Amino acid sequence: MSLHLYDTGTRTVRAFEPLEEGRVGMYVCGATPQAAPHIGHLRSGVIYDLLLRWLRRTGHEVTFVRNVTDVDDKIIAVAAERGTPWFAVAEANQRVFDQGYDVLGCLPPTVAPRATGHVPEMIVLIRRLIEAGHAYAAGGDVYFDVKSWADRYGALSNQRLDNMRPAGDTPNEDAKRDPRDFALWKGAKPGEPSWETPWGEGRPGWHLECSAMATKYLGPTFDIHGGGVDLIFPHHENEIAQSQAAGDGFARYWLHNGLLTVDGVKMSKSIGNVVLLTDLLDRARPVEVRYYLASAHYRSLMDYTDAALAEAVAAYQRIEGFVTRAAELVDAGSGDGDLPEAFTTAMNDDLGVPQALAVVHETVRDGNSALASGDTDAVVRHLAAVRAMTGTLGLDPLAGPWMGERDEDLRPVVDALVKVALEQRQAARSRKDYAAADEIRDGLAAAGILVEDTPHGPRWELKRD
RNA sequence: GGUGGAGUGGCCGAGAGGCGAGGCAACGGCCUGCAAAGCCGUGUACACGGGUUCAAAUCCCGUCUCCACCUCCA
Repeated sequence: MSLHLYDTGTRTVRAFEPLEEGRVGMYVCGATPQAAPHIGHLRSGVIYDLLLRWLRRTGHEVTFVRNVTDVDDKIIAVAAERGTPWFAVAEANQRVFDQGYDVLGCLPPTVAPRATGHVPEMIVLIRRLIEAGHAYAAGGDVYFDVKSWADRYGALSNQRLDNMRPAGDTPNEDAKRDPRDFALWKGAKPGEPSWETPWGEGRPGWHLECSAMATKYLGPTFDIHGGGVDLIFPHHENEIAQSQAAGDGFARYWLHNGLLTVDGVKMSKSIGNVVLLTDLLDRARPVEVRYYLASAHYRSLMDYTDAALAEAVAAYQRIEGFVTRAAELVDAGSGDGDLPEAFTTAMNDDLGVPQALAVVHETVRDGNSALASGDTDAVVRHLAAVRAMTGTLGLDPLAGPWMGERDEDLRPVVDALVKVALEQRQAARSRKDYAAADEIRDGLAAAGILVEDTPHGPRWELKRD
């Protein structure tokens, strides 16, 4: 089976066929850096990273665009509150977003365009919309005329214009022709950042930047557009309206990830239930956090609890334990071997990472059995498969980003010291002086070194808290 | 009011007409001098009430509960 993806636009799982064979253009709504990212933002980051990696692994050349909406009402409000420039707020938070993505092993986007760097492109798009009769300037703002697009507006979110609440998005509601019209461009208010346009000084509306930037980097029609389910309306609906009313084809597949809740409720500052990456890193290593965030299907709602994270940690360590023991015994290989068919099938089925992880665990079990029975060939085979699969998911215990966590520098030194102690213990064991042998093991344990006996002799590893 | 989604064993979490995903925990066994790790085994799971069917967690009707969106959102 080839890759199939659930497309919100058609509300079906569709075979994924890129516009151009072997090439994929993918746009994902990234940060509005008004605050530090919470783990929901990072789940989103991991999800699209999994898709990116899978597309590349299956032979696609992917142009991955993840935008930064670096000016908006809240950024301006936060800046005013703190007495700092708006761009300082955006810049500082954006750095934390990038660090978060990086810590969790997310590959960098091909380009991370900023809204404020694309005002000329937005002006062009507004002009096209006005000329096409789908936008109008009023009261210093420029609005999209939803009634001029009534038969198609609402298609993505499956809503009819008549059923939409007539709520507004600007303080100048009186200027609009229809309360459901949304701002493409917001007229400047005193003290706010602004750019000059043919319609006066102002700044972008929320949705315009994504339309302008997606088509700039990916072309008028491109393959995938992703984001959280909470963006379906109004954000993505409005992006489609703007772009298609201007004559662009826009995104061909719409992907939406489920939200991550805490105690069953969406995170929000007003409820005070925001969980940050640092909270998770107190309890788990980055790779374990990544495993946790990847372990539920991307479209599922996921409810964070400390217990669920702890289970993910144990599950990951099971995989890591096999890989570590196996790599001590046989050549660890390159890590880019063939993938089991069941794994590929799972991934192709709308990115079935949970089933793919089930295949990983089944392979680990077989690998552990091979380790116990001393079937070295089978160990090599299973290790290669596990590394190929985990590598595809960005979770290979032996891959670059996670190796630093293993204190490799000190390892040879400790190894030499522990070896001396273990030789003494083996000597004690061979003369059946178990009291002495256990005393050595207890001593090492007190120093944080766990000893275990295997068919191939004793081995050790550092105790984790 | 409108539009989506969810309710699965002690817990997390897949699946979507028939053969019990996987993990965590627990219990029993094997291995071990003892342990650790691992392996094997152990569960009458699908919110509730009806219905369709040879067969329903999966389809249909109804009910309950929860969540999200309906112009701040990933």
